[in-house]
Amino acid sequence: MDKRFYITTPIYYVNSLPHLGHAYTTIVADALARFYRLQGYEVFFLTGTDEHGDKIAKAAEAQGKTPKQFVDEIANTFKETWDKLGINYSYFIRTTSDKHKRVVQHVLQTLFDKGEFYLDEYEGNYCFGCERFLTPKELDEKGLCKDHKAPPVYLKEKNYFFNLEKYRGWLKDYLSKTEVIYPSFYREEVLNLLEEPLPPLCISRPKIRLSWGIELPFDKDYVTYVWFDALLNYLTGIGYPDDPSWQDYWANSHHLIAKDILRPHAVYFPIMLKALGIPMYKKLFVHGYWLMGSLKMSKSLGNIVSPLELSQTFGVDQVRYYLLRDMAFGYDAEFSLPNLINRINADLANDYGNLVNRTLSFLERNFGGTIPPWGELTPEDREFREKVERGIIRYLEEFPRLNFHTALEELWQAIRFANVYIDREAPWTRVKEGNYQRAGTVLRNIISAIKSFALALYPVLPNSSLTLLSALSVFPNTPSVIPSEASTLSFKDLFNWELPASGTKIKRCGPLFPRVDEEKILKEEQKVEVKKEAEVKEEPQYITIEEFRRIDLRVAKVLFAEKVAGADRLLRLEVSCPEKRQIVAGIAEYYEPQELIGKEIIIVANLKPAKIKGLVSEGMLLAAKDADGLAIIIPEKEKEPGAKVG
RNA sequence: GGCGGCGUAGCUCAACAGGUUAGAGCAUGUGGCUCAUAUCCACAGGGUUGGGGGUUCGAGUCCCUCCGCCGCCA
Repeated sequence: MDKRFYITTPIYYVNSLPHLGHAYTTIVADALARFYRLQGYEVFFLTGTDEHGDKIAKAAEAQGKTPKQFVDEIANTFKETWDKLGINYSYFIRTTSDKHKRVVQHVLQTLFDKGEFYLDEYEGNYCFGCERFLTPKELDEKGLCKDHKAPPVYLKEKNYFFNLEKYRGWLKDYLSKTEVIYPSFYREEVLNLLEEPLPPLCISRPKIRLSWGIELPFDKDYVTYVWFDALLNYLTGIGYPDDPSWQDYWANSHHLIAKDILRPHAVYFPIMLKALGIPMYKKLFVHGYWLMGSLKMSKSLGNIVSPLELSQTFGVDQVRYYLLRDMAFGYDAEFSLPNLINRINADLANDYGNLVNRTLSFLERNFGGTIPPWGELTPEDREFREKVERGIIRYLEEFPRLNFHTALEELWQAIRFANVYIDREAPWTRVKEGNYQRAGTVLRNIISAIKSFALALYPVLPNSSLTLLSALSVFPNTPSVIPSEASTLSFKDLFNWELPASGTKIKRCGPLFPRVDEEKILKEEQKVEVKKEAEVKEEPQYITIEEFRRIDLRVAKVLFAEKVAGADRLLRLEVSCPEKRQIVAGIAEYYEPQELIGKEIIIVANLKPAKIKGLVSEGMLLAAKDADGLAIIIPEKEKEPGAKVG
């Protein structure tokens, strides 16, 4: 039986830069990929970018770029981000690649030939943000799209439709009999949705309106709807339909998504597969959101946490650990810096890092850094081994169920117990008594456990695990993070207490996880937030009625007007409001002094006086300006000079 | 409106199909150790398990109802 594991992330839509949500999904996928590799599986890990659609074409246009330039840039940003986060994917798929286009066209033609599509005229409210027609219920009171707060455009057009309803019964039956969707409450959600008839899926967009997409092979006037295009990436990635090995991977396909794209993955995609005669994928893993102060992360709220920034500040392994440890897979979790720092300091620095450091430095100081031979094992030594093994076994059970938070907690119980064990057995006291054999046995027991911790944690903490394992000289050929690690590292060695072997020379590696100065970081963070708030405040905002009332607007009668010498644009006015004032105004290009005299105008009476060309201006007159010129504002009926405007 | 989820110590979460004084970790307090990244170990305080009612010998766990938060669908 083939041991293969195929894991995918969604292909990320290139209308935004990588954020924490993307990073989480991708890190989970990477951790699973590494986990299965160490279990001896042949793993294919696919990620990539989704690059077609209205939004992309418009975003490119807004930046004065061609769509191609635009998507190339963003796709590269994603790649760079994943490289920096140590994501070891097998293939990065782009929906604009020729390879993918051929697959999409092949699928479209196949389904068209099978008669799955029909042409129909449709009219309705189209939202460019959603890239689809909206039902009346998706509009708010003002007739705007609820998601995008933008007015939809009324369109009438012919399109190709895919009759999903035909397959609803099959899908309902399939999902209720299997456990493809995990956690199961998302399956319930989908089943609930399948109680109602499914509307047909529009799979095309007329080229007249949008050309940034894959052309329908059977109608040159249309391109493919983005979702139909995007979902097929999971097939393209493993070489469908030409490379025969695709089926081996497909039989073991696992798809990670966030809950917002449940419907396309749990309804559209299975039906597309069914219509094509391709077996259902094996698993759909659905996770929740990282909330920022209980709000879903979103660009407009300006609370995006940059995964790159985080990893630069705290370290890649630290961020990976926090994300996997603090979210119960499937549920939403709250992202917080104090929690992140707490995890780093308490779990990584204090429990694990310090355990490693105290053990290795003790070995170096008292045993010259060489692994001593075993003495006789005491019941305490055996108890220690049992607890370590139990923790690892529980970890290995929970991990593939995506219960990373439980898996890590189980393993940490073993790590914490290692600290208890070393305290109880106090090798430093044995050494003082001259009992090196006893001290050495305890030390070896711990070092072997550390080797297992590092190995087990490799999927979560790849960098520090490799550092540690090579310091322990356990896997002397351990090169670097990149692919060949699978050939040297294996979970088979998790329960091997003979590693590292007697006589092995250990190099110290210094603290693996430096403690984080919480106060310092939080202060810096506050500064950034204050800055961000200030920036937000610069955006157009409403003013209050009180703020408006502070402006003293009055009617003023022009008593006298003349040009200001040496200035083409300025007029000097004397006005009564009712006290006499001098106002200098830049209206000489539009008004002759004579035509103003006797007129009533509106002035801002409490504007801070300013000197213009040596003349004091005690106020400002109101005027409206457009391309045709300028017009002063005058009361519609004559009013007393000084009359309040408001 | 329909379906579903959540609400347990200051914080993050446990508690398999109802069963002894509701558990961990973090944070807090006290003591100890000194190999170690001011780390580690021990002990302690802290909860009327959102409110109310019911079933049961026994309920955080089942039922009803109310409150609050959330998701999907309409």
